[in-house]
Amino acid sequence: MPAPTPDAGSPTPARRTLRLGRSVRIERSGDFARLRQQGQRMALGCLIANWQRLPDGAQPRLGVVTSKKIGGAVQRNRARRLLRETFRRHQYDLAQPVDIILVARNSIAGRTYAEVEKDYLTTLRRAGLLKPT
RNA sequence: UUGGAAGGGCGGAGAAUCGCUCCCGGCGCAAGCGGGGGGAGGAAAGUCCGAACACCGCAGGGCGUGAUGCCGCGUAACUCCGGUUCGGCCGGAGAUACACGCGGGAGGAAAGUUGAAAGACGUUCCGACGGAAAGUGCCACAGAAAAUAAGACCGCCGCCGUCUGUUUGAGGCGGUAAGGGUGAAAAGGUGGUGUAAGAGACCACCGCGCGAAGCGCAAGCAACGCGGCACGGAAAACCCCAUCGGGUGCAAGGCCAAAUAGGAAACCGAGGAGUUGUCCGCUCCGGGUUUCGUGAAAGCGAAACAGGUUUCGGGUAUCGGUCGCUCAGACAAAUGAUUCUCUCCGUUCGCAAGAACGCAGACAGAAUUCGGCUUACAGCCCUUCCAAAACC
RNA sequence: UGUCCGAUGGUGUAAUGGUAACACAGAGCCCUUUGAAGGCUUUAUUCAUGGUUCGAAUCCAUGUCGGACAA
Repeated sequence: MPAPTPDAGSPTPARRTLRLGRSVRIERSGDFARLRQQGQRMALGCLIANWQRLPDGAQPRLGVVTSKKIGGAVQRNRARRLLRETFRRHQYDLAQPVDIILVARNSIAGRTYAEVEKDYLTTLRRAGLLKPT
């Protein structure tokens, strides 16, 4: 498997599942507005990230924005699923719990999972949100 | 076999790991955990039509406005009835299509055949197709004239009459729509008789109009008879006639258990509000002040006469019967990610077997439901027809 | 998801069914010592395809693209 497994190399005491349930989603319009206006922002490659750090022990949450500029419903669904998948795979690699919003850009059309994952990890590393390995 | 046209169909399969969403059991105070099952399309799209369904203090009338307009047949969700093993089950019936599909008939176009021509005939394609003898308006430019059977520019003909040797010619008065020219269109066509020249003035054929035996369920076709010809085009101009339509669309002037509450009381006051184009009519009781009180989310609407599947039968194929199964459903919105195997297709290499490469590679993602139309689409399959080549 | 609008040169707008007009901009030429201003010329398959009509930017149908509103 070319994509590094989150558990690989870092033995965790308890086996943590890679679930991504409904409680992990940011659903309120107010949360979106707060993160977009007050959160930190970084654009790289095919995505834009807005985030706010949360206190330790909190549940990290994810919101995804795919505008009509990306394309039709097929392209937007694909972009949202890829971004959610990258967050799900790496949700335990975060150094600190955050509320994060990932905005897809036009260049995400046609990208594979590996390319999107690379952009996501680079963004997190530059933002200092990734655990040191 | 190859190519083309028309019509119809399909739109990869299997598996592993990690996930998402819905339903049903189990455990748990709860968060949740674990088990079983379901989970995008032929167009889900565009929103171009129609319908269901729901609501709007009722839908009744007038005016306005919109849609539709040849004939026949067929068809959905839906509604109703009966039975019931109560299952969203079985059987039957009805309706709406001025959505649409199929077939036919007027009409039009193209090339062809025939004919001296007008026209006729069959083929192919199109075919939004009531009324232009109810009314109003329009038909640019060109042309003499563009719609009261009008119109005399060039012509043709007759008469008068001037000049002159005579005719021609100039001029005047009349007749004439055969010819020229303009135009999309010039007021029946062709041929003849006739005439000063002409003219349906008369005749033959054709066309046209009216009637009509007969044929056809019907639209309609039409032998035959009558009429000398009347009715230019356009209603996808206004309009007239007939039929239909109340409005709003699940993001609804929709519903919503329990708790809270929607409200209750008093006074003032004589009209107010609604009916969503407007008026009449109709319906409701409202409005202001004071006092107590006066949140939002979630949920319902909303998922099944469909569909897929096992097996049987015939068929080239689409298909038909039968058995058992219940089978997408959210609301910042599930149906995904990665990997392996097989198969289809394409390219390259190879005599071939086969190998390598190409992300199973096109258009595209359900949002109340149903039917239709239109648009997009890699590749493949089936039927029919046409053309070419080879073989018998 | 539903409802509703619009499309004319590069831009902004006009146009009874009858030669697509105006302004600005662009290019070229004239004028001028040069420039500005001015003058002349040029720049359009009226979103596409069909249909009605003698004739379509206009009327009708379908599609394409763009936009607005409703939580």
